[in-house]
Amino acid sequence: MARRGAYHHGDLAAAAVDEAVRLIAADPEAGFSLRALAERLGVAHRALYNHFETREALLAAVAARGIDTLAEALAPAADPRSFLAAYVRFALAQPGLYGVMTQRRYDQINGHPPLRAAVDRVIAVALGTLATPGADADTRRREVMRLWMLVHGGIGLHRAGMLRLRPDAEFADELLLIAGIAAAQENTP
Amino acid sequence: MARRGAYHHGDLAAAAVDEAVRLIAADPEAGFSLRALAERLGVAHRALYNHFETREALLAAVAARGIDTLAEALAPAADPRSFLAAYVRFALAQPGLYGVMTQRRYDQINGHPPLRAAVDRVIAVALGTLATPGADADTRRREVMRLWMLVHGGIGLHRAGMLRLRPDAEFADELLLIAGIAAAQENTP
DNA sequence: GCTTAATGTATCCAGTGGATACATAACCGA
DNA sequence: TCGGTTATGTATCCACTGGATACATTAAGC
Repeated sequence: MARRGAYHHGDLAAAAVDEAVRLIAADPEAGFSLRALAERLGVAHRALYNHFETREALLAAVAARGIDTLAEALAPAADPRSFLAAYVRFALAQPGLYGVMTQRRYDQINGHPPLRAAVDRVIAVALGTLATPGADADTRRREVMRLWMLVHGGIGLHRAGMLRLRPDAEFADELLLIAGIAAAQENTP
Repeated sequence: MARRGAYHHGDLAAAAVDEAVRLIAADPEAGFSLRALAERLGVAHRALYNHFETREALLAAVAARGIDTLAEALAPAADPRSFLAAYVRFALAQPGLYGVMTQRRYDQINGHPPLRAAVDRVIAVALGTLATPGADADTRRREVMRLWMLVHGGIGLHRAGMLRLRPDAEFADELLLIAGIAAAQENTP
C-alpha cells in the first residue's frame, strides 16, 4: 500500500484489513461489525472512515486480500486434482473469509479495480493448471470456468447444508468424485 | 399452522411470508428488515415474534416458500437442458429470493424440517429429470449433484461478477454451453 | 358466560453504519 | 526554523435494527 508514513497508529488501513481477517476467522458465524473491529484496533470506529469510504469498501479490501491468499494457496498445485483439493481446503478452513470473498454483488467486484485484478490473478493461475495447454483461449477459459463453477457450487451447497452426501463421505473427496476428478490419490497432504 | 382462525389480521404468519417475498423481490439489494415488513403489513414489528421466534426463522420460512416455488418451476421440464434453463431463469428473475434460499448456514436447513423437506422435494424433481433412469441410486444422486453444483456455482460466480464471459454472451446460454449441455447433446464425461 | 391462552401494541434497550464538528500531529514550502 | 495545510483520529449525534418486557385485546374452550 505504498509508503504511508507512520502516524498515530502506524498504517491503520493495513492493520484494519489484517485484523478484520482475524476477526472474521475467529467467529465466522458472527456478523462483521466495524465497531468491534475498531475496538480491537484500539481506535474510534469513525477513524476507519478515513481509509475506507464505507463498510462495504473495507470488506472489499478484505475480499481482495482473501483472494490473493487463495491464489497463493493454489499456485503450487501441479494438476487439476490437487488444485481443486487446495481450493476446497481453503474454503473450508476459512469459511467466513470465503463468504466475504464470494458473496458480493457484481458491481462490488467490477467497480473495484484491486478486487477485479485479484480475481483475474486467480483465473490466470487456474488457466495454467486446469486448462488444456494446446487449446484455444475460449476453450481454455471455459474449461476453467466449468471446474470453478463445480467446486464453488459444491462448496456453496455444502455450506447451506443442501447436499445429500453418503453419510460416511468426506466432503472434499465426494466433491472431487462428483466433479469427475476422482482418479488416483496423488500426493495431497 | 393449518387452520389458524382469522384474528385481528387474519393469518399474519402467511401474510408475513407473502409480503416478505414481495419486499425482497421489490428491492433485492436492500437488506431485509423486520420493521419494514411489519410496516407494510400495518402491524407492530413485535407482532411478528408471535409467529416466528427470530428474524432468521422468518427468513427460513421465506426460503422454504422460495424453494417450493422453484420446484414448481422445474417440474414441467422434460430434459436436462430445459430443467437447467428454468433453474437459471428462476435465479436471475428472483435474485433476492434466490439469495435467501441458498445463502444459509448448514443448521438453518437441517434444523428446520420444512426447509429440509422442501430441498428434498427439489432433489426428487431433479432426480426424475437429470439422472439416468437405469443407473443405481448413488450414481443418479451424483449426476444430480454434479449438475446442481455446476448451475448453482455458475449463478453464484455470475452474481459476484467473477465470471469472465465473452462480451456478447448471454449468461444462461454460456452457462449451459460450459456445463456441456449445449443445444442438442447430453452426456457425462 | 367466563376464564385462558393466543395475538397484538407500546416502549425500551444495546448495537449498528454513517454524518458532522472538532482536535491533533505530520509534512512541506517559505 | 517556522507556520499553515492536510491527513488522521476523537467526540457526539442520528436513524435504524433485532430483540425483550410489560401490558392490552380478543378469540376459543370449558
